[in-house]
Amino acid sequence: MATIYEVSKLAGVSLATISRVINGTGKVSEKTSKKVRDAIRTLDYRPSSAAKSLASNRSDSIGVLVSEFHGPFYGAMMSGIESELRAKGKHGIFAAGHSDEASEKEGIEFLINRSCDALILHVEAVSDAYLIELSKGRVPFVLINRFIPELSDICISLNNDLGGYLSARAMLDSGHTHIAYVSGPFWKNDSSERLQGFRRALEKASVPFDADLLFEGDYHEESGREALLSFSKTHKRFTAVACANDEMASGVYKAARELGLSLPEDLSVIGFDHSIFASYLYPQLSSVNYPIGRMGKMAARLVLRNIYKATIKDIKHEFEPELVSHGSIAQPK
Amino acid sequence: MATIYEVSKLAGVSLATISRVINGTGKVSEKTSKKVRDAIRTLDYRPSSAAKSLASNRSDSIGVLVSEFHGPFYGAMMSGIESELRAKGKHGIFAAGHSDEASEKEGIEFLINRSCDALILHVEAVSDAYLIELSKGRVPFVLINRFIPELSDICISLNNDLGGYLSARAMLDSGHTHIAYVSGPFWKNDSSERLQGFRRALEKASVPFDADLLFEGDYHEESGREALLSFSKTHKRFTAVACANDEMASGVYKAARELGLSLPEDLSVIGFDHSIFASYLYPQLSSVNYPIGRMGKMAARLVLRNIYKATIKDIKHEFEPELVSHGSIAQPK
DNA sequence: GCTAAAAATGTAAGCGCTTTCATTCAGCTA
DNA sequence: TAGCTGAATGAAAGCGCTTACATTTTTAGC
Repeated sequence: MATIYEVSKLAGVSLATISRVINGTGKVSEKTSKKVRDAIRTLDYRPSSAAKSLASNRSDSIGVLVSEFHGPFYGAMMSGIESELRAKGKHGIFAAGHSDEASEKEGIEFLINRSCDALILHVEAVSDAYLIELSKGRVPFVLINRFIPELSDICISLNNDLGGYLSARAMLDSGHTHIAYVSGPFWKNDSSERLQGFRRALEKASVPFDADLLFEGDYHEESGREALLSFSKTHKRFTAVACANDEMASGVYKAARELGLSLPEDLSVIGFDHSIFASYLYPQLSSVNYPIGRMGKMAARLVLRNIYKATIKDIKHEFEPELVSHGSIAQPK
Repeated sequence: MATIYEVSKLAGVSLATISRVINGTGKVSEKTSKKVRDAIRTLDYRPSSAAKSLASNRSDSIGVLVSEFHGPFYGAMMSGIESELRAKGKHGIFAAGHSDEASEKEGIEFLINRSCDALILHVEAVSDAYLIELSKGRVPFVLINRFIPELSDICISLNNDLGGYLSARAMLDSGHTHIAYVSGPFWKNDSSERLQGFRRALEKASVPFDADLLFEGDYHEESGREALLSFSKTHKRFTAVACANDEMASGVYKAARELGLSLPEDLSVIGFDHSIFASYLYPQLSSVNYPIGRMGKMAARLVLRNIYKATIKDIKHEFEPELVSHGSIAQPK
């Protein structure tokens, strides 16, 4: 492997000049620059990133902690982050936190030890206090899908309240007044905010909220199924179910079929996230769009601006969800 | 940030000894070792990975090229790779190749420049010749989901032929003799192997194969839809459709509904991959299981063994798909 | 207690860059 | 022509580790 010394010798210039040409720092005459580029090409020279990191104290790597690698949600997020970073010659180091406190902390620790220049964190289990403490540390980071007032300028979040509101509105607009709600875990911020927005819409429409028609799921499919079965057992009237994510909505579909309900005639359903598979369901699931891909890109851009001083315009911290209508909502009978 | 010098001073031992304690190389008395560990804790010392890489000529990072970040398939693969690597203190640098030759090459180039110790490649568009040439280069790699005879010991592949065979068998066993096939792009190896296995099963059962009932899709949902519409236009009899992946099977579902066919009574369908969303479809999709998560783990282990000399038993190069039956196959009418 | 071998520890030379500061050089001005 | 200026380039000191080799200490055998 050729080193910078060999390039220096072949091009007949000093190390400093080679470095300047490669990194575009400082002034180099066109003539010299060409000699250097030629030498680099001749030797197929590739700078050692380790040496570069050591000398410059930057690794050009950004640690990214997601909850899971699989699933449409994180895939879109990672994809957005990667494309944005790579365009600027940086790269992501991805790790999974599994929505578990110990595991998330370990993931963060791992990434810090990898000497990342910055982190992009999608964490659910660690406390606000922990993150505030972390923000005082050596490694800067950005939070995605989370809002902490004290750290507002490093947060990229979704207006979940609005999302919950939209999902209720969609049902109300179709004439439903008996709407069950399948929530995510109450302890998760996004969950509780969505629920809150949902209730706000009902209140505003003077439609009562029935606590028996609220179920705390875990964002997985099976809990959606359990939710519907549980609602059904109450023998209360409900013509629609709003779910805090698409997977649980899929579970609702399953239970509905078990109960012999036909969709959407007997039951209208709405999801949340607008994941790719929402379209695989039949009838296609109406959902509240979560622009996670764009948010991932934005998180990356925030890092590029804050850490690498890239000139990035339009940084946006809060994103708005939108209703996406498909065939899963009908008028109530 | 504390450096190894400070640890050395505090513990009262030489640099070499610190290094030995940290890396478990060479012998260190328990007494000394404790002093060192205490000093490390006191100073919250974290070795600089850049310095370590520079000095040792290893980066502990493995480049991973996938086609896309999203989608259940790559998610499971990356997940398997990451967990395996992280357990050994290594990490993956993931990049997307988008199934496009230029983009795949650029991704490989990017990862090599990132000074990865090795690569795990899921590439579809680059030629065997290119990979054989690459294997002579400086950076070792492992291929996943691909088999090249000349590189057999660095390939982790699926027996796609068997998969195609199983999918045909499932239909034949249910009594179908008029089976349409939705293939992936013919130029992709996995595609053509699956098709070949499929035809082999038919031949063996003396069931004729009708070229009009073969459609070359692109592995995306919409092409599955197009396929069924196209079969339908031929007015040939077919009671079952086998698809080269689950997404196209989902497209077949959609088209079937457009055509007023009820599933699975009027049409039996089988997919391939057994992606997570196969269960979201209704009726749940029978599929041929692709153990991509396990294969990802195996690729990582192969790297750990070959590059880092980890002692890993049971390296397995070829995986076998299995039939997973759900409600999407019925007897022909 | 003496010696040889084994175990433990230390010394110091890199690894391949970046970056500060110094130096050179060409072009002008007076 | 001497002196000045700013642009272009070079010299060299790190950055924080690993590791081959040298040295010291311990252990064991007699």
